[in-house]
Amino acid sequence: MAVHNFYQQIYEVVKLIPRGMVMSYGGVARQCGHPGLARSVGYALHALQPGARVPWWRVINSAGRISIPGAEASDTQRSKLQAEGVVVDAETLRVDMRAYDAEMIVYEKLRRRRP
DNA sequence: CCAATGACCGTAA
DNA sequence: GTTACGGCCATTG
Repeated sequence: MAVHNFYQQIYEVVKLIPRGMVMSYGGVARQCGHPGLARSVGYALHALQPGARVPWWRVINSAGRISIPGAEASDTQRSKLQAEGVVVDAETLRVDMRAYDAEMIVYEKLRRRRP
Protein backbone atom coordinates (compact mmCIF):
# COMPACT_ATOMS: atom_id res chain seq x y z
CA MET A 1 0.00 0.00 0.00
CA ALA A 2 1.31 3.41 -0.93
CA VAL A 3 2.28 5.73 1.89
CA HIS A 4 0.01 8.75 1.90
CA ASN A 5 1.35 12.15 2.79
CA PHE A 6 -1.41 12.43 5.34
CA TYR A 7 -0.14 9.35 7.13
CA GLN A 8 3.44 10.59 6.99
CA GLN A 9 2.38 13.80 8.68
CA ILE A 10 0.75 11.83 11.46
CA TYR A 11 3.81 9.63 11.89
CA GLU A 12 6.10 12.65 12.09
CA VAL A 13 4.05 14.12 14.92
CA VAL A 14 3.91 10.82 16.81
CA LYS A 15 7.69 10.60 16.56
CA LEU A 16 7.92 13.90 18.44
CA ILE A 17 6.23 12.49 21.55
CA PRO A 18 9.01 12.18 24.14
CA ARG A 19 9.75 8.90 25.84
CA GLY A 20 7.70 8.49 29.01
CA MET A 21 4.84 10.68 27.80
CA VAL A 22 1.61 10.19 25.88
CA MET A 23 -0.70 12.11 23.56
CA SER A 24 -4.32 11.70 22.51
CA TYR A 25 -5.44 10.83 18.97
CA GLY A 26 -7.18 14.18 18.79
CA GLY A 27 -4.02 15.92 19.99
CA VAL A 28 -2.00 14.33 17.22
CA ALA A 29 -4.64 15.38 14.71
CA ARG A 30 -4.56 18.97 15.97
CA GLN A 31 -0.77 19.20 15.80
CA CYS A 32 -0.95 17.82 12.27
CA GLY A 33 -3.04 20.81 11.34
CA HIS A 34 -6.12 18.62 10.92
CA PRO A 35 -8.34 19.09 13.96
CA GLY A 36 -11.25 16.70 13.77
CA LEU A 37 -9.35 13.86 12.14
CA ALA A 38 -8.82 11.91 15.34
CA ARG A 39 -10.39 8.80 13.88
CA SER A 40 -8.07 8.88 10.94
CA VAL A 41 -5.10 9.04 13.31
CA GLY A 42 -6.24 5.76 14.76
CA TYR A 43 -6.59 4.40 11.27
CA ALA A 44 -3.10 5.54 10.32
CA LEU A 45 -1.56 3.89 13.38
CA HIS A 46 -3.49 0.73 12.65
CA ALA A 47 -1.92 0.71 9.18
CA LEU A 48 1.62 0.87 10.61
CA GLN A 49 3.85 -1.96 9.53
CA PRO A 50 5.69 -3.89 12.21
CA GLY A 51 9.17 -2.48 12.41
CA ALA A 52 8.16 1.07 11.61
CA ARG A 53 10.08 3.47 13.84
CA VAL A 54 6.95 5.15 15.18
CA PRO A 55 6.15 5.11 18.92
CA TRP A 56 2.47 4.25 18.39
CA TRP A 57 2.12 3.05 21.99
CA ARG A 58 2.37 6.65 23.23
CA VAL A 59 -0.97 7.49 21.61
CA ILE A 60 -4.12 6.91 23.69
CA ASN A 61 -7.61 8.38 23.68
CA SER A 62 -8.62 11.70 25.18
CA ALA A 63 -10.07 10.04 28.27
CA GLY A 64 -6.54 8.87 29.04
CA ARG A 65 -7.37 5.29 28.23
CA ILE A 66 -5.61 2.69 26.11
CA SER A 67 -7.89 2.16 23.17
CA ILE A 68 -6.55 -0.72 21.13
CA PRO A 69 -9.10 -3.49 20.56
CA GLY A 70 -8.00 -6.86 21.81
CA ALA A 71 -6.54 -7.93 25.15
CA GLU A 72 -3.19 -8.88 23.64
CA ALA A 73 -2.57 -5.60 21.88
CA SER A 74 -3.69 -3.46 24.79
CA ASP A 75 -1.45 -5.44 27.11
CA THR A 76 1.49 -4.88 24.77
CA GLN A 77 0.83 -1.15 24.80
CA ARG A 78 0.51 -1.10 28.58
CA SER A 79 3.84 -2.89 28.95
CA LYS A 80 5.61 -0.53 26.61
CA LEU A 81 4.29 2.51 28.47
CA GLN A 82 5.16 1.10 31.87
CA ALA A 83 8.65 0.27 30.61
CA GLU A 84 9.07 4.01 29.98
CA GLY A 85 7.90 4.89 33.48
CA VAL A 86 4.32 5.81 32.64
CA VAL A 87 1.93 4.79 35.40
CA VAL A 88 -0.94 2.79 33.89
CA ASP A 89 -3.79 1.43 35.99
CA ALA A 90 -3.85 -2.32 35.36
CA GLU A 91 -7.63 -2.56 35.69
CA THR A 92 -8.94 0.50 33.87
CA LEU A 93 -5.90 0.86 31.55
CA ARG A 94 -5.98 4.53 32.38
CA VAL A 95 -3.18 7.08 32.41
CA ASP A 96 -3.21 10.46 34.17
CA MET A 97 -3.27 12.82 31.21
CA ARG A 98 -2.61 15.83 33.41
CA ALA A 99 0.77 14.37 34.24
CA TYR A 100 1.80 12.76 30.95
CA ASP A 101 0.18 14.70 28.08
CA ALA A 102 2.89 15.74 25.60
CA GLU A 103 0.74 17.90 23.31
CA MET A 104 2.20 21.21 24.51
CA ILE A 105 5.74 19.88 24.19
CA VAL A 106 5.07 18.64 20.68
CA TYR A 107 3.44 21.97 19.86
CA GLU A 108 6.59 23.81 20.92
CA LYS A 109 8.80 21.45 18.93
CA LEU A 110 6.74 22.00 15.79
CA ARG A 111 6.63 25.74 16.35
CA ARG A 112 10.41 25.75 16.51
CA ARG A 113 10.72 23.57 13.42
CA ARG A 114 8.20 25.42 11.27
CA PRO A 115 7.74 28.96 12.62
C1' DC B 1 -20.40 6.15 -7.01
C1' DC B 2 -22.76 5.16 -2.39
C1' DA B 3 -22.72 2.66 2.27
C1' DA B 4 -20.35 0.96 6.04
C1' DT B 5 -16.51 1.10 9.23
C1' DG B 6 -13.49 2.79 12.89
C1' DA B 7 -6.79 2.18 17.94
C1' DC B 8 -11.98 9.11 18.26
C1' DC B 9 -14.09 13.52 20.58
C1' DG B 10 -17.07 16.74 22.91
C1' DT B 11 -21.26 17.40 25.04
C1' DA B 12 -25.22 16.02 27.70
C1' DA B 13 -27.74 13.52 31.12
C1' DG C 1 -17.56 8.68 38.56
C1' DT C 2 -20.52 6.62 34.25
C1' DT C 3 -23.09 5.71 29.56
C1' DA C 4 -25.32 7.66 25.16
C1' DC C 5 -25.39 10.09 21.12
C1' DG C 6 -24.22 12.92 17.15
C1' DG C 7 -20.51 14.46 14.49
C1' DC C 8 -16.36 13.72 12.29
C1' DC C 9 -13.93 12.12 7.61
C1' DA C 10 -10.23 8.96 5.39
C1' DT C 11 -10.38 4.40 4.01
C1' DT C 12 -12.52 0.28 2.46
C1' DG C 13 -15.97 -2.77 0.21
